[in-house]
Amino acid sequence: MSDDRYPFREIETKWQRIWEDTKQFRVREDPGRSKYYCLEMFPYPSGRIHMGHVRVYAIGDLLARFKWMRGYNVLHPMGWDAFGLPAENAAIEHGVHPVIWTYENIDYMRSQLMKMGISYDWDREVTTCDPAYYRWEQLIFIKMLQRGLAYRKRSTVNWCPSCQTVLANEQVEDGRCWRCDSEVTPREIDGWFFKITSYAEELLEWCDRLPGWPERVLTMQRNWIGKSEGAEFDLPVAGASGLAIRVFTTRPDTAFGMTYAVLAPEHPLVDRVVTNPDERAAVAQFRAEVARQSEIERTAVDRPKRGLRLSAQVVNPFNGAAIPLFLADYVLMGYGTGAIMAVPGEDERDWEFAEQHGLPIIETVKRPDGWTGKAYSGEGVKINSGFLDGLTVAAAKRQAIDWLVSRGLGTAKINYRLRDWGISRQRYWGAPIPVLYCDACGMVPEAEENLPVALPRDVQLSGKGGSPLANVASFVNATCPRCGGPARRETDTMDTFVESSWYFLRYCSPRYETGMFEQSAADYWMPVDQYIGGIEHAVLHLLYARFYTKVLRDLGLTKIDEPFMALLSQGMVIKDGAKMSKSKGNVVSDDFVREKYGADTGRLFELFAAPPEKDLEWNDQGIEGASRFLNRVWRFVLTHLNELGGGEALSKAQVETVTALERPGGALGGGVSPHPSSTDGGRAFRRVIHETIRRVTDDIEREFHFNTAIAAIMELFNALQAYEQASPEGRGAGPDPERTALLREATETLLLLLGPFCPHVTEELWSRLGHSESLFRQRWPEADPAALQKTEVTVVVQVDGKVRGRLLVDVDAADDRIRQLALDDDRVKPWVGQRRVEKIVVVPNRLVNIVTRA
RNA sequence: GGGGGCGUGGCGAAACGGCAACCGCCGAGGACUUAAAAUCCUCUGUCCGCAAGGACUUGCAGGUUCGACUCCUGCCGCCCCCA
Repeated sequence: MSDDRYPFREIETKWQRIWEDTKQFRVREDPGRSKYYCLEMFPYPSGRIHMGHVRVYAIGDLLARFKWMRGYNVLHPMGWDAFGLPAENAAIEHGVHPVIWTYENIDYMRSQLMKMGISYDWDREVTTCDPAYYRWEQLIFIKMLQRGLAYRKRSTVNWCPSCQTVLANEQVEDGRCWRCDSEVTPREIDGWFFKITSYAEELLEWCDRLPGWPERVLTMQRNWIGKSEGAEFDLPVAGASGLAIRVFTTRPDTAFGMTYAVLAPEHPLVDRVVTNPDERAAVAQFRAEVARQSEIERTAVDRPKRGLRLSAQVVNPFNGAAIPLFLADYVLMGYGTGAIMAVPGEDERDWEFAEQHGLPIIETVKRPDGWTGKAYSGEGVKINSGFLDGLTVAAAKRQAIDWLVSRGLGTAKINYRLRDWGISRQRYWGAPIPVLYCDACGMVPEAEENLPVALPRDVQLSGKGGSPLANVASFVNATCPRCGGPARRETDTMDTFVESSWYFLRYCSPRYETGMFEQSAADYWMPVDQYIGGIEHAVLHLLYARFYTKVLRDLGLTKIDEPFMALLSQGMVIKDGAKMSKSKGNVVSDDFVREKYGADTGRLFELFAAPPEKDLEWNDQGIEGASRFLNRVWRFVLTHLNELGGGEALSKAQVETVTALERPGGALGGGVSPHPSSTDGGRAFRRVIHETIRRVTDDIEREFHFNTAIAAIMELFNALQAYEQASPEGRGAGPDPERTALLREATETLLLLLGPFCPHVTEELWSRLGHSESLFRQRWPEADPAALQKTEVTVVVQVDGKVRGRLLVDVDAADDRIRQLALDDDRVKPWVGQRRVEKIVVVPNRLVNIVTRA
């Protein structure tokens, strides 16, 4: 291990203080300038920043600083997704109050982010567990309630019998509680929902209008919304007048293949269809068995399907046939109407069920030749289907729907897989739902002037016995805002995904006290131009935030339709084969890396090691490489300060002992000045400088290929060192103005390009070169077209596709000339030999391919 | 089962349909050093060859093309999403 690394501690502390003292990254709306809103998904304050987090923030900071240098007014804020279960668990296990635990973590993690030197506008910090924050989402909740966008209903949730609490879907791992490992069971309870299904179509449509999003994420969202078009119609219960079961199907064309029908066990009509006491007992038992299964178990294709045949039959309206009626676990109440017509011939799961229960199978689509499978869901000609025979599947669908509609038996119907968002949590550490229950008035929203409904501090957290707030008498017992009588408060709290559904709006005016956000500020800053975060939020957070934004728009609070114009889904940071996480114990802490190598080095390594969307394997050796590179740059600049115009150059020994705080004098001003090189070596080197500008700019802006941008910067540095060695003064000749100018141009360009990746060390070297103004107040360099001009190019000569030689020719040389030079080339001739030249392909300035035949 | 992605040196990776392996890591040799670390230089896909040079090489098998890591078809393997 090296002990003579550049003094990163001093440098980093120094510049962080200067940036803070000068409020360099504080921003205000400025209608005269183009804005750029750069946002990284804010973290849950779990305790410590590790290298998994660092990756996201390094990407965000790089883009923010780059855009600053490109002249944008950049909003780059940070905050805390501060509500959540871990805080409550810490309280249960260690007796620390969630408030204390959360704020201590926030303080620590904030200090870590500050030591990383990220260009946040810290004046805009937002913490979601602050009543000044969540009061606004309580207000919106009330408005949503008034519009029917928030409602209460009974539904099935994940219940942990040991912890006595509801778990969110993401807190269930393989059917077990993530905390105590007991098996999670479904349970029916009352809870609050947001009507995201009202926005299903709009959310789906806008997926086609978000070109800045990865296709992968859009596909996941489209699948999640799960639009399916089909029909809904009634199956009358035989012999029970007026009683009918409504079914939804995406394949109305297959109705003639219906050989049975299925009700979800939870279906409310079951009790009306089943009247016989013995059968009722069997139903009750069946329901109890099904209730023990998770939804995943119930719908898995490869598991045996449980079913209970009822004595009642239903009638297929298409052909009048009476068919058996079942309860079965594979039909869910939550999808469609909770009842299906079963067509084993064309549906895989129906086929399996029919086989297992000895039910007939009718094929209604002609199978392709050689078909050996079971259920067939492909295209084909209708058979065994009465008036639909001979039609294609698509035509038969339309025909079947027309038939239903014309007889008043059913309708065309669009169904979505998306379900309303259950936001109730029987937990303490969340935003209270601002609703009361009054004996006289019933359910009443809290009066707006009484907001926020603050979370009480005094609470017993045991992890048992349901919602902790229910045991806080001073909270529960309240006054009805309508009649002034006694009322009980709602004790559920909101899902923490509600807070993260609008924090990006709050950042626009974080201290605004008369509303959720100041409209003029949001109008200026929104939408987010670049959002950066992990792929794990592809559906949940990103869908919720889109929905909530649309709700706010419809409430007249904002004009935007979508919150995030562009999304960068960065890959995970992997160590020992698993995602870096506290629970896996494979965390590389930011503190460790920063203290050993410096913040700049940690960031450089993570940006260099892989393209951002790919997973990144943590590698202790790789970071040594990043460290070496920065040290080389440091040493180069300091040993050449004299010539570079920044003052007295330092000897090698001095470089190793110098600290950042003592800066040699003799500073000169001045920026990068183009210099018309007169020598070949000079021209070639200057071309490298400007090629690098072009490559780095392109890689950052267009491709997000930060790893290749860094590779290009490293190449520039290698070229810089080589030029320094090879140019006149390096060879012992006297001072040479061209050399001096080029060395300075190259070094300054290098620092400017590297700045967004490694802000501290570049800022320090920039100032040592004699600049009094921050590197991040400089213009991003532009490639000089004149410098990019080449006069000669190397053209590869192939014979039958194999490289046999190279030609150095003038740029844009005539094809004929290249052809002749290629044929005359001594290295090429033997490969052509006596063979007949069939044709010669010339790609200007690149390649010539001589195609021969024997 | 359906949809999507991926598969390139010992490793991370790079390559508008046009010189496969940029940049970096590891490794080997050398310089400096009493010695080591650090630093610097050289080599580093595989095989044949003293060398010059040649052959082979992007999961496998085909196809399109003057030319394929890149486009198309099928297969194998891994990952993700949906069922």
